Amino acid sequence: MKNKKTTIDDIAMLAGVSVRTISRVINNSPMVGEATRAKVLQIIKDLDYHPNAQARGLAARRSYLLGMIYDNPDALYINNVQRGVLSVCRELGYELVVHPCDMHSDSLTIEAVGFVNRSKLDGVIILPPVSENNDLAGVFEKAGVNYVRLASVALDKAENVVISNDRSAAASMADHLVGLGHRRIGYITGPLGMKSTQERLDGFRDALEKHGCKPDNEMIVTGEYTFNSGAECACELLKNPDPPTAIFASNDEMAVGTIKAARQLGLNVPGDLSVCGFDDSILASRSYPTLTTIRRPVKEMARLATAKLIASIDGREDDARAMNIVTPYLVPRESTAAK
Amino acid sequence: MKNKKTTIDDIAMLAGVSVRTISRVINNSPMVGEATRAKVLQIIKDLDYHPNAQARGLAARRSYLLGMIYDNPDALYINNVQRGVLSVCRELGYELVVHPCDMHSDSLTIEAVGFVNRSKLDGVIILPPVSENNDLAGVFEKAGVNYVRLASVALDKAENVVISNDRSAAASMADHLVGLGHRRIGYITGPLGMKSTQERLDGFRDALEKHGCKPDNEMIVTGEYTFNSGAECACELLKNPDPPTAIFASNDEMAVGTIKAARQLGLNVPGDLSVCGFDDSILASRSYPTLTTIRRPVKEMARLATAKLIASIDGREDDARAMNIVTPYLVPRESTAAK
DNA sequence: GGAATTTATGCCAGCGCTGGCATTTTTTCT
DNA sequence: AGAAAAAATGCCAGCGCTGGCATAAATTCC
Repeated sequence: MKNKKTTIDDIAMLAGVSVRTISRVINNSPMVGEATRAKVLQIIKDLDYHPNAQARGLAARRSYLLGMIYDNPDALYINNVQRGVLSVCRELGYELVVHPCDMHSDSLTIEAVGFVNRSKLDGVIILPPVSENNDLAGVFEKAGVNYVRLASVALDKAENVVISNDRSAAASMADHLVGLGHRRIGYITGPLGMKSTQERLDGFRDALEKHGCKPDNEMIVTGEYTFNSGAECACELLKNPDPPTAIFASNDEMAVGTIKAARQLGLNVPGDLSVCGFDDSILASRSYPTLTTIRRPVKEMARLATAKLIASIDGREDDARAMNIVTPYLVPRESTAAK
Repeated sequence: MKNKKTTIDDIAMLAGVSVRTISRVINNSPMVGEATRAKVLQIIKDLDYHPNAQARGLAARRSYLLGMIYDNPDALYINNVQRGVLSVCRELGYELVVHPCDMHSDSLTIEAVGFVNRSKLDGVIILPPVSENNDLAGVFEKAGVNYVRLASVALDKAENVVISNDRSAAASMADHLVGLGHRRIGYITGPLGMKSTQERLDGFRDALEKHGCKPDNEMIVTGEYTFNSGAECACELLKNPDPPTAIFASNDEMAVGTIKAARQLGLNVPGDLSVCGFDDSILASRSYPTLTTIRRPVKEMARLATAKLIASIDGREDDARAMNIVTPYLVPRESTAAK
């Protein structure tokens, strides 16, 4: 059924030049006469010819394939990253292979390297929290695999990372709450192992201290970045004999959980309790009341990371090593109010 | 930096057999002695050898790459499909290349076929609403490209489709509302061009008629599957001199918008107004009140589609042509109550 | 026990393209 | 105008693997 595909030979035949010249045209080599180039391009267009990526890759050791490695329950985040990555891929002629993995698997590094080798990827983008695994980065480094990591904080090899400054973002949220008159502020962390958890918490604590609020350990509880954990932690905070007047949940899911808990305890948000989140996920704008939160320019980070990765593939070391830090910003909505 | 990769020749050398035999082992050919096979496998394992996918593809005209084509604003849906597809890919040794596109572009079909040819994909999965484009399917058909479509209703070439029976699901929701005593029910559709819009509406209407409720055109308004359009349409319905006691929004986003509108009009949900949605997205379980909705087994559909696609790649026509219909089901929550 | 099978393995060409170097053509310079 | 330099093009090998067919080894049969 499949009619024979047109190959580079067909084009060469028709153009009356050698295959090598066609190859040069395809790869934008400057060593081709203008007339020849124009003629060849026209024929390529007429025949709707597409170079065989596999053959090209085999010969040139390039696949024009990028990989994205992640293990993240947060579909929204992944999807935003994916969109950012794809937008750059599209511009630069790459395709994207997505590869979820189990970050707690013993064979993670083996599996990941196998993935890259097998598929002959030109490079990979690693999303948090997998990106925090320095072993993986080390293995890639050793194997000569191009990679870029997305993270919430400086990591081992800073050149290969696009960083979101979660710390200062969390601090600005603390400023916001203090500015509204809150002094007793509850905080719900993410899982303790994750960098983002630590960064956000540190930012929050530092800011509070700066404002002269002594941090009270009873006001800091450990959640899991999930809706239910948010609700449970909020209950715990609100049961305190001296309950908080505001709760900063370190992601939106937990913030929405907090609102639910507050409602069940008969508290009005933001009247009796201010609540805020982190991420500006779709939940933030859909919840009732809408959520004051922190927006991370995820898509932009993804674009930066992809550009960086391709720079490193192309051997443009300066671009590849440039420092990339983005700072998330506060999005005020209805869930926070003056005390 | 990159140490030379181990190739099939290295393995052959070490095993003391020919390259062809190694190839047979890799491809699970039965034509290999047990002892030889074991020995070769051991060596492959020891050296952590991965066959070069490009070379393999070039020689065998297979890439073990699947594509996913979509143009859908609903990130959650896509992500669920993606997970389902990936789970099967993982089992069967395929990788997934994701490819968003602009379904309204004039060059959609050209672009899509170019994508498949260029990357030498073994097959593609097409998501709605792109899947509803019969031209695209036709072009793939003609080009001999393996493809499977996900859809809400029977399409032209039924063999290549995994169908979600949205019609009967919408009908069951209508049953639910009528069962709760509602007789005057508002309905918010999706964009008129989409199949899912029509199917859900038809299912709703048929069910109402079955129950002897004459459908009133004033109670059916056209939304856009977005939060804001949901809120606006709900306002319109509720401004009616004889307002509905329940509103069925044909997706969750619009349902949440409806709840917001109701709240702004001082109506209690579900006390004064029952509201329900369709999709069971994350919003449904996080909204206040939580949303009665329809759950589509999206991941399962994706798995079916992927299995079907691979069957067709492998030439297992029976499996490839099997009928695949899944029926979504009602998930009752807090937003609907007896009239 | 030797022929006929069956099972296991090897050899060669070629998949479609690019890299390195050789060669030809054009341009520039004195 | 002729030599030197620059630009454009061509040739060949080879990237790592598999398909088809030939060959060798093991098994079965009468």
